[in-house]
Amino acid sequence: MKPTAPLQHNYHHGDLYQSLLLTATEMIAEGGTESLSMRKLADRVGVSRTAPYHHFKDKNALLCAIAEQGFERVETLLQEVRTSASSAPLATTFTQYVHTYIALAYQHREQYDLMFGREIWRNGTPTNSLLERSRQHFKSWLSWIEQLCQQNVIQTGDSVLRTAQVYWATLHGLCRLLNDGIYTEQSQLEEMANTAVNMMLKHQTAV
Amino acid sequence: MKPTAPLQHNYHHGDLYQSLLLTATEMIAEGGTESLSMRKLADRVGVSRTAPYHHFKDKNALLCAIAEQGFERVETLLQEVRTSASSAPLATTFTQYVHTYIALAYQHREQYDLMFGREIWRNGTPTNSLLERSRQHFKSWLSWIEQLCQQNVIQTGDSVLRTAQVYWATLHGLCRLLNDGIYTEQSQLEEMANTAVNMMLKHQTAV
DNA sequence: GCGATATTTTGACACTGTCAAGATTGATTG
DNA sequence: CAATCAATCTTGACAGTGTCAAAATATCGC
Repeated sequence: MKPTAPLQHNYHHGDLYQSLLLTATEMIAEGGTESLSMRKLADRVGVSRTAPYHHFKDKNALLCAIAEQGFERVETLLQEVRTSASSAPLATTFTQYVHTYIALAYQHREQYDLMFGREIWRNGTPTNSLLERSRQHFKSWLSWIEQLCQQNVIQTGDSVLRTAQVYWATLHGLCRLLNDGIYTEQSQLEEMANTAVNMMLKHQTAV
Repeated sequence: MKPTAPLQHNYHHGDLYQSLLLTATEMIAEGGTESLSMRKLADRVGVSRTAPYHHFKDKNALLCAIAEQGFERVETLLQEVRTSASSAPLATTFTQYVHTYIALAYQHREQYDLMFGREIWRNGTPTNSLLERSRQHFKSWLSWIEQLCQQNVIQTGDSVLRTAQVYWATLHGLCRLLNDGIYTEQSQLEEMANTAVNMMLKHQTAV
């Protein structure tokens, strides 16, 4: 049986799982994935080196759990934007989402890197749980793009799937450039986001 | 004085610098940056652990050198495409470049990751030489986009700079998704590239 | 209280990047 | 040609990493 009462302190440390997840996220936010070592993490939480291995099979598994929380956040954002601003024109809502998405990716850049970086997806192996959640999020995105196409906010001769992929690639590309410190200027961010939106919502410029 | 005759074998090994660069590139192509360790590299070349440190200050310096060669390749590609196909319509040339760029990024994916990855630009520090070459390449790209805008192949209400940045971000985003194994299907590649081009060359679809 | 089970610890191993000091080699100069 | 000097390479060492095996400890069901 899994731990059924995670609130009260159980066993020695008292919900070590959550502690690990939390401080690991902190450490990543501070200095990136590379500055997170299992040993330092254990140290900081106050347990011995190998204690974490009873809650996470791997360092990989730990990273996947953190990435997963990132996907949860983005998914929440998408749902909120989509539902809350139901009165505003769809194009405006879309624009707002793009800006928020990029801002969020920048705000939690290290976690963002983890979500889409090679550390998990190429070197490591994504957890089933992570796989599922990321796929689910892309489905949400796809469904939104589909709606925007149907309502002619997006006009494209290509399939909805390809459009969704390329649009998200654009968004992701911008975030990467920013996060990887290639376009270091954060001041240019807003303008770049707008340019991207203009490129996507063609008919907006054609009116 | 710097070594003046790099062709003939000098000192013990005989052009260890080139040997290191070459086999390091090989090793990266095989298993990524992570599979390249200074010690294994030295082993494979046939020298002792610390021998490479007389030719590259750091592991970082070595990686920068490899990344730099990648930029050389991409720069060459751009120049070639731009000059060789001077008779064809500009839009066609651009489309061709996009496809070739993505194919190249996929073919040398590990090196591509190095060129734009956090390993150098965030964790490490780019060599001055690398900095210069990468900037120079972006200037080439910018100049091309400028030309395409002037000749109305690209129609945008935004500044040329922003357009160049966002367009390249799109390209880069696609490459990342591919290389990071997020859109694993390589078969979708051609279609996605076309969709991206359609998005960029708006007036093509408006005819 | 007892035994089973979950949790944590200690010890160990193979690996990593890289610094310091010494050994070797090649080129240069007298 | 011999001696000097600098470039090049090697060996030894250190702190750090992820993680496995075995031993120690705590908690829970009975």
